[in-house]
Amino acid sequence: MNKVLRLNSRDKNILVKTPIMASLGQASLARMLDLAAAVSFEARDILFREGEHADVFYCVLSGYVRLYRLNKDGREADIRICGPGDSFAECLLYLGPNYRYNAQAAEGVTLARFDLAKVRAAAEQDVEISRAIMQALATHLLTTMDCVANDRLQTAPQRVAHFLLTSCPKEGTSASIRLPFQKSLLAGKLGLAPEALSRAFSTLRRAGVTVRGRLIQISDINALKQI
Amino acid sequence: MNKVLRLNSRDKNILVKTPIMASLGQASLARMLDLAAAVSFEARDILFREGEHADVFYCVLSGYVRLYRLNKDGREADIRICGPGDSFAECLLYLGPNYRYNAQAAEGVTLARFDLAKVRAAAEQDVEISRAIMQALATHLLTTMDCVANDRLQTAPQRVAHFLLTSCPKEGTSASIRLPFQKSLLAGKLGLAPEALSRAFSTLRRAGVTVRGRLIQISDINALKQI
DNA sequence: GGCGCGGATTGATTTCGATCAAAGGAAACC
DNA sequence: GGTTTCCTTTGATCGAAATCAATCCGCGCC
Repeated sequence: MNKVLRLNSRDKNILVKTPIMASLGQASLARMLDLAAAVSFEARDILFREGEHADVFYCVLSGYVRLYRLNKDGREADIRICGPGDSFAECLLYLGPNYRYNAQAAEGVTLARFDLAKVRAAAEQDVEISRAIMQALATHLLTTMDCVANDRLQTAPQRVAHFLLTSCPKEGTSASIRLPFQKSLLAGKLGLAPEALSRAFSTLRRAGVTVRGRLIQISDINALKQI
Repeated sequence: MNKVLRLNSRDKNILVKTPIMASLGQASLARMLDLAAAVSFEARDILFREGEHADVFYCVLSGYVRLYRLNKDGREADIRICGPGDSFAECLLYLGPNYRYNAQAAEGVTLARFDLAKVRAAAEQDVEISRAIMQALATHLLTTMDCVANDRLQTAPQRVAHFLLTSCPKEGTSASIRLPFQKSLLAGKLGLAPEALSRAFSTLRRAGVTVRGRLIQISDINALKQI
């Protein structure tokens, strides 16, 4: 970790728009902002490891964080990729004392850091905060259930198509997307090896998907939906 | 659905011990019990379908409920198997108006049914209820994240071994377990086809696992942990 | 604008689990 | 208790993705 600071006004602006904060009124928002500290990590830094005692949770301001597990051979599997606005480890507000997965900066990141105990106390007194946390938890739960279902039901090209469709504008027949992160990270997010992602992209070429670095052109959105 | 009734005293006793209720004090408990209705379903009955408007959530009193998704070919994948004490669809207390997956009775089940709007109102006024729901959500979230990690990291025999280890007493070197449900349901829960579960069991034979119907003998718990 | 590095792609092979098909066995029903 | 039905197991084959290895190329750096 690099430094711990009070949030600057740019960070505050980002934080205020995150799902966990956006629903808060004036007073609750101020209370939460008061508890937030800005921290930053370099690419590949480990934020915390599975089993460590958990004191804080985070909300991403910029960059991406990888949440992952290890099997006993040391192989890694991503559980979630958190980008700007995503919070993680907030579920520990109401559970056991230890982190349940590893967190690593996938690139340089800035985060808002919250003390679990202090937020717990704030939530006790402030129903709005409590409700915002619940909403975040409920959203994460559904997202994670989606993830299980997708892993179990969809092939690699289907997962990629689904990702592309959720990250391009709804209207129009064509679209172009700039991936917000490395393909290897996307592969992990989709539960694929990088090679499998690459092959999935080339399968999707016949459905009108063109890839050039991080730039992805979709010529026919409806065709993608048929995959 | 068969019938809707006030809970009888046996059902109440079960409900009171479920994770979502166990932490409640006298008053909160009474409030929740007052909102609960007993319902029962026959094996294979559909409780609700993905996309339907959601008015209620459930807590299992007896039997097992399958939460699952369909892909567009009609293939099914289980997301979660809910047994006695498990609640499901409570995440909709704080989210969109529709169910996000299908729910089916895997066998004859009895459930406590809760009106979402009424519980929402009760949670507004009662921090204890609100906290109990949060705990349930947080627990489900972690469980589901575990599920993603296991799917992505573990082979079929490893998943089965893991299941056996979590459902047998911690102490001792040997154990015997009676599966609480059909093997096909276990297969779905572990994200496997029934044939794959069967083969996983026969792989585990060399690790001292003997299967006879629903009865499973584990001769060496430590050997299982090495799988 | 060229150089070099790390991520990305492509190919070959292997492995794991799904699927299809058929036989064996357990449990429910009469 | 016997019969019937559905579940489970076993075998054979297929397919998808992981893995290993080598090349390619985009990107950051100088």
